[in-house]
Amino acid sequence: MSKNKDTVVSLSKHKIACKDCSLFQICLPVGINGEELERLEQIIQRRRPVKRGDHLYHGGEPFRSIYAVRSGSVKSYVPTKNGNEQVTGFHLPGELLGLDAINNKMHSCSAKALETTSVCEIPYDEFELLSNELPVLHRQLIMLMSKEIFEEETHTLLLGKKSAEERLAAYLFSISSRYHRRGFSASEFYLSMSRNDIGNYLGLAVETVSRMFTRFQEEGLLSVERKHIVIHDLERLKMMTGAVPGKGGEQFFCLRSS
Amino acid sequence: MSKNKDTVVSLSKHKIACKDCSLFQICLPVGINGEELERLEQIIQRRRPVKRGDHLYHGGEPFRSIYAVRSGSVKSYVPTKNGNEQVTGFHLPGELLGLDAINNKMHSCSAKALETTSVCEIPYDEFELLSNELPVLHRQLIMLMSKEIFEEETHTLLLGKKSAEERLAAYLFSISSRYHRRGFSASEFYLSMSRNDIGNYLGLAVETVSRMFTRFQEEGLLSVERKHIVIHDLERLKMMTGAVPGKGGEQFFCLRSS
DNA sequence: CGATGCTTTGACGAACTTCAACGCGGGTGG
DNA sequence: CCACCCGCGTTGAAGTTCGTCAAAGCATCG
Repeated sequence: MSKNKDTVVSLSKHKIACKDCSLFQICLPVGINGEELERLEQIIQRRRPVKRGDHLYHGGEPFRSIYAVRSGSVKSYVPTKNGNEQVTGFHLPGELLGLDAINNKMHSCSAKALETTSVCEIPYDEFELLSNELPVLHRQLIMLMSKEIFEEETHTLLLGKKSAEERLAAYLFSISSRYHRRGFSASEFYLSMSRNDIGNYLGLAVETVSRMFTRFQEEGLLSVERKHIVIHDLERLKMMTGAVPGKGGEQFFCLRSS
Repeated sequence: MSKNKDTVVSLSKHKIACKDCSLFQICLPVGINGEELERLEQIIQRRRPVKRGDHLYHGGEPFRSIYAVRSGSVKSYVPTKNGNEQVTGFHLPGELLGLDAINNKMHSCSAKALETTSVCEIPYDEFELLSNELPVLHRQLIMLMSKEIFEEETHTLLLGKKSAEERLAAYLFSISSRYHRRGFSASEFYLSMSRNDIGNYLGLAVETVSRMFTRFQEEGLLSVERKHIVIHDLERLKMMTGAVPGKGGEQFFCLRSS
């Protein structure tokens, strides 16, 4: 059992190399020279790890920095009137957060660490100043934001679809793809968020999520032991995702895997 | 009856002044001088109006331009495996589309005019070239993309909420706010999209949308005559939106109205 | 004028939520 | 070190909402 536990812990503590980080394209853009690189690296702050439950920022706070997850995971959410919260996204290693606040100059949601998490912080004012001299920085940020919009749109597709089965399948496939893209296992990972958070994010009751996990396991699709997930049939999982054309490109347009 | 029809037509044919257009901040950024402005205006193409049902672009096509709606309205959607489509968004006068394609260099969804619509087209390559000399252009685009991410996130909130009533209320309130922001009436407008499209976008059956409209009308919340909507109690509509904190700022953080 | 597509309405059934209870594991304090 | 407690996850039964099916009303267009 303790062996199993060790595995789980190591999976949850993914460290990410700079070259696999979303920020890499900003940190080390093609064509940047040594001196410029040095200046850019000076403004990026590598903050010490935050503990589970700590916040990176709260909704309503003034926007100062963009963050990139280096290891661990973060949940974005907004509080709702009745005292609950609505989860708007999860951020895995190599992913950015805070992009929705640039326009308002204020954070519209809160960001909370789901486990011990380390992040890079880019003070936006300094980034802007530097970008005046290095337009390539802006260009890279625009690319990353475009990808973000694309992925939000994909999530819209997910929620627009009706069945609970499709939603959970799409969710797991998304997590799997995102880990895979960063060089981690696509078939075995550790869900740092609670069933409650998953249900909230997918627009489903906790119990429904739980029942779906049970059913998926009964069908041999995957093994689940608390937060530890092993996907046995990734292809079938992708199929169950349903309406969304897959990554394989068998559809003549629209790759939507994330 | 024909008088009523005229009203409807005039509502659907909103013309938008450049200063109220989302693109205004790109077209006429603060601090740009006369010569620079002239160069920018040269690359922006004002295409002649497209007819109802015409496409601006199809999913899978190479990305060339960003578009801004000047008048009319546009629907974004992706085809699904079973031959249906999933609506991913509606674009009203003054709003941008195509931003999700910058990263992939390929359109991930199709865009179809819901009525006679005129758009501005900004060829992206030329925009990029010009931005090297005028960083303010990039900065403005980043702002607009940030807003887009924020709004997509808001839609996520909408779909995460369960009840059909809340969804349709939030949808109508969104449309109302967006018209209002552009200087049109917040309480009276014309829905250019079909009930089918609305249901698809909200993850509801057509019949459910129809029943909700009927119920809203019975409750005196609004009047609906086919596509023509008059909101009688905007405040109550906002309340029915439920979980999403309103624009009024009664909540200590998070303005989410769009 | 008929044809067609969009919208509305009703009846029914399925899927999901809600309510309630129980099991499990991790953390805390004795 | 153990027992207890509390949060989280699972399971079952009942209730509700919403989707599906079917049919009819109503605008638009040829």
